[in-house]
Amino acid sequence: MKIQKKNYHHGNLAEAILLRAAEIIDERGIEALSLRSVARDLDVSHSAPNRHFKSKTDLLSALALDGWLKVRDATLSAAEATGSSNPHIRLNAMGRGYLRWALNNRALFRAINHPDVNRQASDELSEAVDNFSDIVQSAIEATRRAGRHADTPLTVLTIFTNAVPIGAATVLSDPLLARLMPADMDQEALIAQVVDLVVPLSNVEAEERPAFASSPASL
Amino acid sequence: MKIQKKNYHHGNLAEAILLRAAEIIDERGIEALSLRSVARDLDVSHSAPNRHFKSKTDLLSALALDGWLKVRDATLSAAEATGSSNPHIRLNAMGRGYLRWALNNRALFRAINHPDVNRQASDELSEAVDNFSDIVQSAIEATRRAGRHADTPLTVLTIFTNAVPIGAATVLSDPLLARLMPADMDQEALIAQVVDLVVPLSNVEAEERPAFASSPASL
DNA sequence: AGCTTAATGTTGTCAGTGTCAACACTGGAG
DNA sequence: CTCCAGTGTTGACACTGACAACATTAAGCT
Repeated sequence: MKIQKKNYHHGNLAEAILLRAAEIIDERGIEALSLRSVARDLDVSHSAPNRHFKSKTDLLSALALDGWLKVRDATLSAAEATGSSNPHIRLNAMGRGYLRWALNNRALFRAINHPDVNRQASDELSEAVDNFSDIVQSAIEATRRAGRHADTPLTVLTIFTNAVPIGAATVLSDPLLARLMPADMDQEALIAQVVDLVVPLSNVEAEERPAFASSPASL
Repeated sequence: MKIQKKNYHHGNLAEAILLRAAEIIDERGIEALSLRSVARDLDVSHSAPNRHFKSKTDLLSALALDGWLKVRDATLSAAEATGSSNPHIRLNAMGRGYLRWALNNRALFRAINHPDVNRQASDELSEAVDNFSDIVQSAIEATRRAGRHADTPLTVLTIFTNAVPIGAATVLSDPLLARLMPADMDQEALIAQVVDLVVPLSNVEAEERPAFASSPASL
């Protein structure tokens, strides 16, 4: 119970701003986010946030950077969690990991897909995207070498493979776009089956397959 | 040549606002769009737009409605242009039509995918989405009856099929997300091959297949 | 200890924006 | 011709992003 009100220094304002911003985006959308309202929520003067984020775009960029780092971790650890070296199993798990992460972290997913942020991306942000891209790209190439759509140009396969989780997360997290599909199913089962259409596991030896269904949703 | 400046009545302001708004979104993004700047561009008082769009969200909703109607037309006419009744050929053409439309009408594509607009969608907007959805949905079901992923639940197949064009358009139209993929190819070839992965035509009799490559980009 | 300095928070201000209300002009229906 | 609904204007208000000048704190240096 924090009784004293006047800590002149907040202590961890930048972090608090990012957290509160993500909450607001979740609850009321990016348009409803204002630096001043965040400042009010945190009992801090109206321009305190400027010390940490020199503009509103800068705050959104920071959220996006955070998002890219976290989605990379979620994707990578999903691959590791399979304990397999089979490219199909690993890429399939990465797809599920991405989708699960996006649906459980909608504000950050919005941030990393916000066109107005991406339009003027900083070098730091671009590097984070490249980093994530490299990981996914090599996983895609590995499945291709192992025979997945081996006759399809790599560029095409890359777009296709990236498009499904991004598009599915977009549709599933948007109340209006949700009208594009029939009544819902269990989210985890949905994720699994959609990803299976992109990275089929039907060719993988049965005993090699991990028991995905029983794995808990990670963050 | 319009010399006299003072038409008190603009004549077609609502239309002009929509057009200019789309231009601004294309050039500088949705965040850079302001009712007042549009008014200035059209040599009209700062609150003239309010007569036609009672809020900024209302303007974006109108753009979105326009977008949904146009993407429906683009998709439908792409299907018709095949002159075929083969479900795979038709759905494949619809996917290409959607993707082509999205890449050629980026402002409207942004509008129909803008989460903050979709969050508070009007009934009119919802109806337009339902209308589009019905068309796509029945096309998807037709391919399923014809054997495409017949063992996959319809919900899963629907999400998958919608996700690819939406995700691909998102990635291809965003300069930062473009880092997710290798150097570019010809856009039309890219569209065709990506869609082919979702709705394969390999099973379709050769003489049935339309000569997609020679069809001009519509709109 | 005391001093210095960078980091962080505050206050005040400015231009730009969305939105509303009150008013003005216009063209068309009756 | 008259009236009036539609459309555009003017003025105002609250809110926002952004900046500059100032205040407070923490942390290091001697």
